Amino acid sequence: MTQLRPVRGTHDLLGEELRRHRKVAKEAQSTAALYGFEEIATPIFEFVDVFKRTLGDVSDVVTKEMYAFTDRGGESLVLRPENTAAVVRAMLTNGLTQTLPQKLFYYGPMFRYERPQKGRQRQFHQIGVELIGAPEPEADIECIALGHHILTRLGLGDVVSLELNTLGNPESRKAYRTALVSYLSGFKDKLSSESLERLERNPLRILDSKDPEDRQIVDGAPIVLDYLNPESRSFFEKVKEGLHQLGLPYTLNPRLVRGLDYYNHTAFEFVTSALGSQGTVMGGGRYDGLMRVMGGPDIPGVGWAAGVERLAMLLADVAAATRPVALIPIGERAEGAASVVAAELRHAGIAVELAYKGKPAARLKKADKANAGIAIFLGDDELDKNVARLKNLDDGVEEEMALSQLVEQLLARGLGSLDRSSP
RNA sequence: GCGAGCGUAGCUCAGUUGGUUAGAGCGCCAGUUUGUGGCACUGGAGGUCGUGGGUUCGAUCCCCAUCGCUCGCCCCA
Repeated sequence: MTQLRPVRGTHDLLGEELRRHRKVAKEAQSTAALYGFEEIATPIFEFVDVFKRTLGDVSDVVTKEMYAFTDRGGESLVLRPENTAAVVRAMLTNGLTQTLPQKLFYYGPMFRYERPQKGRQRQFHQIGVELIGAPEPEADIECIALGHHILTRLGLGDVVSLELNTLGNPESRKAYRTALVSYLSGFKDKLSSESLERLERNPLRILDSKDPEDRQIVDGAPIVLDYLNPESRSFFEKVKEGLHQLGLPYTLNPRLVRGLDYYNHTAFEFVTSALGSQGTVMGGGRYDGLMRVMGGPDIPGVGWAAGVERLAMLLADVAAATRPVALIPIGERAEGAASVVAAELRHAGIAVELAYKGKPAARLKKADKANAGIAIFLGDDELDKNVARLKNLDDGVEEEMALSQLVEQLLARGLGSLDRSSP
């Protein structure tokens, strides 16, 4: 019994939940394609350095959340905690830096060793995009627009809102950091213990502390916007203007920061209040410094990642894919004939539910449970005449149909067809 | 790593102020005579009452421990 449970923080995906999950991944992939993003699939584990070098020593993702292990060859490996670094690694590995910009979409599992709670698991899934090799603010705008487009197609346009901030270029970010630390240092006796620690490691993080007292202090803190140099300011203005032109509403949130070190300029999140304390559903920004940190050329990038489970939780139920056709043989002679007919229908692309045993009544019950739209009776009477008896399971109306007409007629009516999902 | 709540059938939950064979609804299986479902009726399967220990004549119920789940903090998608 204790052996037969999933590992903490992992879940089996099935039924309704899996359908929602799949819908998120599918809509995201096809929408991304409209923007010219092509899918890339990288391994789910990498050498530990791929993440250690990029995420920085201050990030919790590295210091305590990585699923790291040594394989039999003595290599230090890690189940990927996020995918941006892996995608960038793949670009360098495959020489994609020669053809820029690269627009890449991904979907897959990520792993972080943390305490599970609502909207947080140890194995979870992300969709994400990386637009690499474009320093222009237009790239940021396109990424955000794509994210918004996906959320809208998922029916979450009203559930989720966009928050926007900038960290400025490295020079501005540094200047702001200095100012912030100097301000916060005046409150050392009042800050929460967590924030005191962050003051050393990652002071920007204090800005989004949930501690009430921290928030009061933060309310009086200097804000990034006042420390932007002309270049950073102009970049941010262009991003905002672009969003405005596209009619994408956003809220400026000067306390919005990114956890990871290599971010600069644009930072954004799509958030919701419907998920408890894990409100961020999609987060991203610009990471111009990343490629170089990884030992590659100085190539800028921008992108985002979104939690599939979080999005799936927000989705309304997704209908089961197809209503099959139920084939019901009556009598021994019909059993054989039915499996031949079933094969014929299936090869024509029609989903067929074929019970293995039971009286007609029992098989009809099974047909109901399989959500069949129509039942096809095949008995001696019918076989003698080369016909089948069709029964519409919604209104009970029956009709006789020549066996030779079956495929054509079912297709014409869209019955059992996989490409037509019923409501 | 820290804090809080919760663990009784596949699911949602009753229950005993400690006392014979632990219940309901839903779901599942079968039947209600000959080749027709959804409804109804009847019957059935399914529980070491999370696990281990303690108190007691007796524990699912009280106590302790442990494991697990959930939610929150940290952090993040």
